[in-house]
Amino acid sequence: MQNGATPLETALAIFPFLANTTSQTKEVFCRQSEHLKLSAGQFICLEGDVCQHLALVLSGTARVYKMGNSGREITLYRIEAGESCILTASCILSQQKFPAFAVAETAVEAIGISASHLRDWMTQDPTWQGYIFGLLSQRLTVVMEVVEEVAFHRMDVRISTYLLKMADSSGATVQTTHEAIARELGSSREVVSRILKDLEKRGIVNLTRGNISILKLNELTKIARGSCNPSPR
Amino acid sequence: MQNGATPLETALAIFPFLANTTSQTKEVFCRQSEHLKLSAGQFICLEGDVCQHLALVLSGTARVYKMGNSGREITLYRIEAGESCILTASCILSQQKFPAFAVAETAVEAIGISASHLRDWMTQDPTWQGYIFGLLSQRLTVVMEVVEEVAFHRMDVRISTYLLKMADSSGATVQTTHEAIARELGSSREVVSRILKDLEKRGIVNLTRGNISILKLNELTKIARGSCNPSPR
DNA sequence: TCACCTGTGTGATTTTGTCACAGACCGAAT
DNA sequence: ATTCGGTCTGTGACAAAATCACACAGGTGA
Repeated sequence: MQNGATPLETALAIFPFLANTTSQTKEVFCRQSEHLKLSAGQFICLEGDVCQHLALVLSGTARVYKMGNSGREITLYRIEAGESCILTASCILSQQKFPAFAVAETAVEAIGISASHLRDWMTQDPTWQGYIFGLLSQRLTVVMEVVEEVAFHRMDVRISTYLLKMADSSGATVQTTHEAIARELGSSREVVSRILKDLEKRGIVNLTRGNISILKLNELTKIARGSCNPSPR
Repeated sequence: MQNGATPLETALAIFPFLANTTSQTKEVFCRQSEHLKLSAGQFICLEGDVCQHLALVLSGTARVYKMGNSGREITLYRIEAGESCILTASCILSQQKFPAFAVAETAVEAIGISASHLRDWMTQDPTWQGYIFGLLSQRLTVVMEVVEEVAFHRMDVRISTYLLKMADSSGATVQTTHEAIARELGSSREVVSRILKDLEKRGIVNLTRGNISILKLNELTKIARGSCNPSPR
């Protein structure tokens, strides 16, 4: 990560917007921010937390999700390098409690800035405002898409879509468990297993422990497009 | 609405934050904004729209919802007097297309400001930034709650919750159709009808055409709290 | 009075979620 | 190599919801 570079240089490389902040902001940023290291599985925020710090992610990814009281989970979005947990920012600035869970999915390096600095910068520095605003509105759009998915799309469609999304980054094979997919999509392991099994019977995928390989990409794409609905009315 | 007051006075009464804007912003606001009147049922934005105006709602309410390709709908949130369609703002500022539908539910009076003015104010006026940011983060929280509802709560629980929410504003009777409740919650009319019928059989509500009256408020509250889940694990 | 539209009721079928197990795979310890 | 404990997967039975296909009731206007 930082191969001899100063903290500011590292941060600038990953958060280009910082370059446009006032020199005063930059100076405070250098002196006052702390470097955080989290290992995979560590929680960043719990539902109901009162946030005191904003984390700017330098490397690794975090997952933000909701949990139902049966223990089922659904992923809302991920925070990647260069982004930050705007939900935290939102909480800090509007004094709400954190409405979800945020957990480090891989090891995460981040810069932590205090709530009070964030508040200062947000009222004084248009560059910061722009950055936070952009992230916030992005998230709103993404979460609205999640609503649409959950409310209107069938599980087989959603699983197919998910598989395709995962596959294009790593060839035609997806390394994950049924359980993990269920947590991703807000369903239960059994349902995912059943649907995958059905896809396997149809020769579309091949299942082994912790591994799903896609055999017929075009078939899967068809299902992901919503096999059934020939659009009514 | 405006009983002899100037446009600015009217706006100030409903959008107190405007008082803190710079006098320059205020002046431009007066000269350049237009007064919009929409009747119930008119669309404010369609999914995919490129927004050119931001509407600040003076009176009435608008509904923002997603629609599935089977025609089913789910309400994401409402815009009341004093609020504005931040989703529009979000689109304007990050150049995205509008990701949902917004429709006037009652007659709506609003102030329309152009995309370019909004952009100016958002980069220059911290008061505007604060206002928009607050709304945006509120919406994110609300939409995340919708995800939780849809993904984890049973229909009877959600319908009960909805009835209670509607009832406390208008006594113990809710004037609405099963169809409307379905659109609200992202379900279908039949499902709502069946569940309401069941509630009626249990003596909890009384159903007549376009009208639901609550007979046993405490029972309904119990169901809304999630009758079933005695919280496992 | 009748046609018509909106709102409700209900059965049959499919999809999803839940519960309850069984069995399969895999690394670590004996 | 065998056993053990953990994780992962498969499956049957049942409950909850969505979808499809109707029937019918209540009110409005011609």
